[in-house]
Amino acid sequence: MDVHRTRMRMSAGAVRSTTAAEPVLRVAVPVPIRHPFDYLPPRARGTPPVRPGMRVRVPFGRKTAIGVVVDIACASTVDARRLKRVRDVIDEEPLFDAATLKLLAWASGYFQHPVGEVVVGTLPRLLRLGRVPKAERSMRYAATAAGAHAIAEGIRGAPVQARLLGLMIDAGSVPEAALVAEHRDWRRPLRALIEKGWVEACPDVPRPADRPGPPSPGDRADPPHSSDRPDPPRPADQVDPSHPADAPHLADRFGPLHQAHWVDPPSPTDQAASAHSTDRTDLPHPADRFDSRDPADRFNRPVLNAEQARAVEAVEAHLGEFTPFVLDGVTGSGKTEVYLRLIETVVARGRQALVLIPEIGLTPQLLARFHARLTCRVAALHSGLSDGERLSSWTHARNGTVDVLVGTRSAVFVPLARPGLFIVDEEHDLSFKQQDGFRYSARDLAVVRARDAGAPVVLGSATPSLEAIDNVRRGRYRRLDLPHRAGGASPPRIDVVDLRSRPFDNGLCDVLVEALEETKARSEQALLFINRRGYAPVLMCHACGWVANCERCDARLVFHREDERLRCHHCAAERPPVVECPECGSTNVRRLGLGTERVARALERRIKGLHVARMDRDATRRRGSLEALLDRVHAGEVDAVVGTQMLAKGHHFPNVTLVAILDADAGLFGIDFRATERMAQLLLQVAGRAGRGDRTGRVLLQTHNPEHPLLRVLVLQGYRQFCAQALEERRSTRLPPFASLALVRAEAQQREAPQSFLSDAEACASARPHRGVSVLGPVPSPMERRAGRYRAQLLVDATSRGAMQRFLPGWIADLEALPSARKVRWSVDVDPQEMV
DNA sequence: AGCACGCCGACT
DNA sequence: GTCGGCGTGCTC
Repeated sequence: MDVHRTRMRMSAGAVRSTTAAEPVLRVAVPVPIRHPFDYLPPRARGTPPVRPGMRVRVPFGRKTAIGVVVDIACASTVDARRLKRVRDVIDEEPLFDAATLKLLAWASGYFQHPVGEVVVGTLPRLLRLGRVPKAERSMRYAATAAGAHAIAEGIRGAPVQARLLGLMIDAGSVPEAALVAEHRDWRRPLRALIEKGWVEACPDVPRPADRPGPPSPGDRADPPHSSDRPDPPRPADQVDPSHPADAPHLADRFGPLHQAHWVDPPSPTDQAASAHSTDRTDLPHPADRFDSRDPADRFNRPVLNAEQARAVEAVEAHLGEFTPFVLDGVTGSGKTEVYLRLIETVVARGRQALVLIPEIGLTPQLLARFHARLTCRVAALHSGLSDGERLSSWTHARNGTVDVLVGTRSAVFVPLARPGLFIVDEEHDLSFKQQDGFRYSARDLAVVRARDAGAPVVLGSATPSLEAIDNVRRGRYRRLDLPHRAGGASPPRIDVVDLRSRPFDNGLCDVLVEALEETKARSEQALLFINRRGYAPVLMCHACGWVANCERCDARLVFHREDERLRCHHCAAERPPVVECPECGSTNVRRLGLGTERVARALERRIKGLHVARMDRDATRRRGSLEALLDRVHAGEVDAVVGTQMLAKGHHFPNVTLVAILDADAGLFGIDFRATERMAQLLLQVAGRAGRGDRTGRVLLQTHNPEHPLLRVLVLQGYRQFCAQALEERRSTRLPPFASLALVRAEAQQREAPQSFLSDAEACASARPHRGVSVLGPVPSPMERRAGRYRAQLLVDATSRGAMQRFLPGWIADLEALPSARKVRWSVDVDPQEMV
């Protein structure tokens, strides 16, 4: 009691002693609370003022926390006596520029996730822990005459040194980022090379901007409009630059944002460049002086075909303004080359490109291609990096010491010093939507970011999402077509094989077996796709019908033959296989259904001498095993690959001419309304692996439902027609993109808790009716029990995103106050991609 | 989330 | 008498 009173007195004293003008810092603290916390500025002792985007250490509860200043206000709604003071300021310059802060605030509001977790949670770990990024000065390295001499003589006993030196001789000079890509542990061999005098370093200098271009972050005054009834943020895939609601909205959440931006110390070339030069060739990059050869012939740039050239031109015509493009290019049509050309142009104009790629093991290959083709500085950001590497890429992107950032979804939050182009490769891919915690869509955020930066955004895919196609139809996005495969290869022939009353064994029908034999005879390769790993998905007693179920999930245990285990694919459960039925004691326990293991095995037995490889999560779990497998396929040591989804993900198999979809029915009758769209995309992505190079491919599609209307449209008329039809269906059933959905999920140990919480939530929704918003449920999740927890969900259906965004904030505030909310773990998923 | 407070049961 | 269970409330 005494302590309390003392503290009150001290606080009151503090208030009296401060001037009325003392500002209030709004700080995002990494806790699951949906608002920033107000603090007084630190005891100023000649320190520069705190600006938005800086990290601060603050007393928080009984501990101290690291947060980010998101706004500075002149007053607080919190009682002045309760305001604490910022302990210290970590950054001398803001970590985040205004544009990135605005993006984070928008994302927090749109996806209904607490600000602190969004703003702090998306930082690299070392920055979250308070590390101050050193001014990264990137270097380039070039071989000296002695180095060239040494490599001519041959370097023995130091293969990595020889490789790095070779790289420098080939490219003239090489940035650090390229060395990282070449060899993980590059510093030591490089130091050795420098000590021997074979290599020398020169500082890398940012390419100067040569034209005004789009406004850089922080240049704009926010907010551009004000209204008494603020429009809610709108989704990326419906962004309309002309719509007032698409203007920035930070003020609605945090009040006006102060300007915050940084610039690199201007290099001497900067002024000269902006004064008189628009052409990159009369503006040598400082590092180019290191190059011994002419830049034009240094890199092997393939000749663009007419469509590629048209696509490049179309985007280039809109550099410096927000224009969304859908690059609709069939597999093998050379989308990557289009990206590379655009990146070259943007970088030559002194701007940066952000390239988002799906989360797959393909990053190294793609990066290698970027490094091989681009002379500029490329950094990567993906799950395979160490904390230090992440920090380094982040800092380089922020400081502008790299020109290109290639990364998976979280890279969409990395600040860029000079953004000029955004690319989302394989735009349809699910991995752009985070499926837990902060459930954002990196693809949609890339569009929002491009809009704010005044830059084009290119969404590339062989199978664009229905959302993207609908936006093209509405005239919001421009479509760029690459309908032809590069090199003139013809598209594969698709044959639907009616499985009904046809010889069929372990997933292989007679037609397929014949086709496989022919393929092998021609020394070509085949891919067989089945979307289930393991040997058999069901273990059943033939005597009594008992089935091996997981004890903690509503799921079957899958038999894995390779290591003789039963596994649950939804939790960590695992046990030895059942020999004797626990119900009736019969030993007649059968393995039913097909998985990759079983198909691979059956294939080896059926066709003598066929070399079969398996490509699924089990076969590629170990680090490097995917690469090893791909090497074997490329070396021709494998005749057929049996695999899951993984097969569909952009691997290049030039010698594959036959692709088989073993069970096309699996995707036809899913519970999720997106199931058929997914199936179509998967099917075309897998089919796209067939017939590269000069050989035509063949796709065999095994089904028991050859008459299925959507399957027929897809096969006979193609993906576009399929999408047109699917969109019509979505329109008539009022599903996205003709409606906006959000899903509230809840789970608990007790069966009733999620249901009763969601019933209360439903009651809250009825108590605050909103036009165009209805709430459906609660219903148990498709798999009610998972990992020992019961799950249920509630669907919010709104006629528009605006309606959804007007409804959610108030309703979610109500839910937080519900007593029943404390008994469950719950989360909101705006624009859910999977209803599970 | 993390942490403290507080109010009930089984122990040295 | 006290150690510890987890329900409730709060963090500027």
